[in-house]
Amino acid sequence: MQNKLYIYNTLSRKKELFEPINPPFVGMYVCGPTVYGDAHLGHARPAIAFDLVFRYLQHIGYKVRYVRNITDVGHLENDADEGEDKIAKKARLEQLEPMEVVQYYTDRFHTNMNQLNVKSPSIEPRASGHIIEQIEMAKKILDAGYAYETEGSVYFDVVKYNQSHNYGVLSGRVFEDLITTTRELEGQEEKQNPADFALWKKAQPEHIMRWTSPWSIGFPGWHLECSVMGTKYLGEQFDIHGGGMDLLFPHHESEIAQSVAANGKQPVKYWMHNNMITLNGKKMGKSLGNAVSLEDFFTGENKLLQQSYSPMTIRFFILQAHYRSTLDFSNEALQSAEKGLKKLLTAGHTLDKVVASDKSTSNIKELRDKCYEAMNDDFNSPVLISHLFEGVRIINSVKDKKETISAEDLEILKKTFHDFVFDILGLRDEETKGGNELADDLMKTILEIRQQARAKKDFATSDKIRDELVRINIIIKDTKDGSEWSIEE
RNA sequence: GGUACCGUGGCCGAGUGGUUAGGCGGAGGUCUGCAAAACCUUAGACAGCGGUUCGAAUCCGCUCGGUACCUCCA
Repeated sequence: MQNKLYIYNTLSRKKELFEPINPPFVGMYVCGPTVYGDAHLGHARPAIAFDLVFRYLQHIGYKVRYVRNITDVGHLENDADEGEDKIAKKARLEQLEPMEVVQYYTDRFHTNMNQLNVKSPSIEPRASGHIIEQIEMAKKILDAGYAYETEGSVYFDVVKYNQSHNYGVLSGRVFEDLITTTRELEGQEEKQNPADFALWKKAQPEHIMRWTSPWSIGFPGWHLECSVMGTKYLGEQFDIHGGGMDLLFPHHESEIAQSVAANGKQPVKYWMHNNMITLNGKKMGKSLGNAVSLEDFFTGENKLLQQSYSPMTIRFFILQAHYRSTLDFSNEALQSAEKGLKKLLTAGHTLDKVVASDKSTSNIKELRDKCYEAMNDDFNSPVLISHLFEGVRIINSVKDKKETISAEDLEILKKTFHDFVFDILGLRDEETKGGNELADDLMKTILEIRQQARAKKDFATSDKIRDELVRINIIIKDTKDGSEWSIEE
């Protein structure tokens, strides 16, 4: 690869040169959604952030296997009195089979992802499809002596592990604090230490989702699925593991401990964490009750929203911030993203009509290089976008004949624009184009009539045509080279 | 309390020891029958207080404010 890509590695808290374990292949695992409710804006962040990573790695020539799981089993809900499976609870409330709920929300998640133009991962494994492997891994950890069984449940022995390894490498947690700073919580008495975590949990009678294991009828512990599915599809050691910053501890820390205990190897070379989307400065989360679903954004049906926002507006809004920064949502911010996106995409169309000259007044090759530099610097999409807006300025200036561009540079600019706007940022044009020949022909005739009226200074007629067209969402723009039309939402 | 981190102009957001981020909005202008679009110019910032330095928004310390995690939610 001629591109020197630097990735911020949470493990070292530094930007590191990206060198895959087995080039040109790259293995990437990202924690996917728990499918017990509709996806909200908070879900869009990691999906889009790692879609960008996936797209860029492919663009610069890597063969990427991207695994993003669907979590559909066995986890407890914090507001439940007794430990109760999130999905099981939802199922009981709606009188549905748990897997019916899973299917429903998985489908809706996929629909949202398609709307956001998020590429499907290479493999999208479900936790419920890997119960056997999770039992196997728990056995391995037991055999290695890093876990113990109590009352049909299996717990990871964090204290034992930390004697020879560092439980806290990733999160920077101080081990002594972990085992001393504890709270009184229910269901802790089975554990030897409060910091220990479950590998297998015996099911209570009210649990609907349950599987047979050597220890009890129950369900796998919280962190095991990711360790298992990452290992199964990407190997004991793979390149990139991603997820939200909120998963750093204890989830990812525990994943490392499980993999090291079972396989004796550090599982991941580069850990990447995206930051949160905030609403009035607070993390947006379902459990916090301030989540706005993606569906709501697309339809505008939410008290917090002044209007609807298209999927591409949401995508552009997210890409305008660096993935490791918090991003504060507001109507004003989304509206400015909407306008900025339109400006960018319009320039893309203008580019097709631009005419080349003998030489260029702007340095197009430098612009292209800057775009790569931005992406190579830990996927800095906001800086990339600022360079693309420089491209927009050039395109419009050339169109207005205030600047010129050579034929060679024009090709470079077109390729750069196409590569970065569509392939890498994954934006797409949502505007309903005229498209069909009938509309084109009709508009051509109408515009000719209007032009004749204007030539005769019959502005009453020309304005009437324009105003009437506005009513059916057709916008006329008069330029020096004639009139243009487009269909707006 | 512990861990990680943040505080940038009206809004959203890059940057990070010396030089323009960018978008939206504002002001002025060019173009135009008008409108729109486009282009040009422009105003406005680095929470506060100290320190290091020839020079700090950028490094260090303190103060204030904020966020995430520390939960059998993954």
